[in-house]
Amino acid sequence: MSDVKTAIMDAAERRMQQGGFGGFSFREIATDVGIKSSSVHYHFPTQEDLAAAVIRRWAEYTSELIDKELEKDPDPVRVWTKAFRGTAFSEAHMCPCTVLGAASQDLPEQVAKEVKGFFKMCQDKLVAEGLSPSKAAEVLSTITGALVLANALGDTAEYDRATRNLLRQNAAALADRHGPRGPRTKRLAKVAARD
Amino acid sequence: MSDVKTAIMDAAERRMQQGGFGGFSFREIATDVGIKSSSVHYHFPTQEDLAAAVIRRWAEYTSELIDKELEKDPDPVRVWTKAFRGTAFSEAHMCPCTVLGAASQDLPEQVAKEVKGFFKMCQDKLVAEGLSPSKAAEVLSTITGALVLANALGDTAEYDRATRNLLRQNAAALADRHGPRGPRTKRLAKVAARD
DNA sequence: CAAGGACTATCTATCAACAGATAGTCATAG
DNA sequence: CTATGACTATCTGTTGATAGATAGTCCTTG
Repeated sequence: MSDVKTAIMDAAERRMQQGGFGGFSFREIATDVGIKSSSVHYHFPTQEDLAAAVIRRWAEYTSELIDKELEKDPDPVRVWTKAFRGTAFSEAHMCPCTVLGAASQDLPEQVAKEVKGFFKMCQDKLVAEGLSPSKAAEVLSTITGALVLANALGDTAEYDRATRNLLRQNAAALADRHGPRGPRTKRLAKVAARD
Repeated sequence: MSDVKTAIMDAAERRMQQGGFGGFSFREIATDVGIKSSSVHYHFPTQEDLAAAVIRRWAEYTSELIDKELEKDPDPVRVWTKAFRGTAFSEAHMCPCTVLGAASQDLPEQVAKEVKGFFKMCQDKLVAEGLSPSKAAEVLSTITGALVLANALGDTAEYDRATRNLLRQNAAALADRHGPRGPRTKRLAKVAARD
């Protein structure tokens, strides 16, 4: 991939994180990159193509990051919570898939499909990592909603507040599974594991 | 409030639920209502005014709905989960504050302020109803994220999947508080109440 | 009671800015 | 020589916003 093409996607990603699909124009992207708007059209014929490419790249990057982190820490809940935390504390504060997912009904077909693919990927991975479908949906909803909340309130600390319980419950469940210490914690583990 | 003004806000709300702040134009609203775009400007001078008014109305309506439902069911987690569920299963599927909150950084000042006010109101109410700040943030994040997830996946059932655990844990905690049956459930109640 | 003025709500017409997209041109590198 | 990647120029459509005209309503005042 050429440098310019990458730069275009970087600029589009940044603007999509802030304003969604309608939050960027070819002219703005062109200015960001330092080229003309028609040159953006050369690399990505339509806005739909560009947005879809950005979302797909984000999904791929996320998937790879999670795999990498799972090698260091085997607990999926901790890994996913930390990964989304990285987004919350990044300069742009938001996951573009979340911004677009919230306005999903107004998206061109290809873009909506990619966004759907992102969340499907997240959920499938969580299930493959041992969570029940409903626990996976719960974890994904909580970290996604925490991003929205922190963004709307303009307070990154809200992300940590919202995910504190998730991590604590999970820690309790893990402590039990890996080092049973009686019925008190066993009960908790059962709740968390069942789904 | 005049019928026309209400009709304008209704139309704007519907479109904002689908496409956010950039997802509607004065001309579209005018067509929806059956008037001219300049007449929309008469009632709401700028797009910012209109969007802010819609969000404020949504926040007030939500607050009133919650109060009403709490009279029938004293459990805040159940009430809030059910209220947002109503949105997920409504025709538009989304809460406009969530759509705008996700793209909060691209919003005019007044609109961003109203969106922030909505989430602040939700959190304050949950705390006033007995939840700890972090439990409130967790519940709000989960139901907000569940809306986004269900919307992006185009599957309302995802909302129920994502909130199943929330309700079950809560039920266990409540059963314990209101009818103690030994140390096994007491432990859970403590976890849920603490935060 | 009637005349005058102010207010409300809608209209027509128009503006400048900006959008996405296309056609055709030009330079350069393999 | 040709394929690539960027350019210039331009089209068509839409946008938010404003100005000014018009008609209806309502209150006040003589």
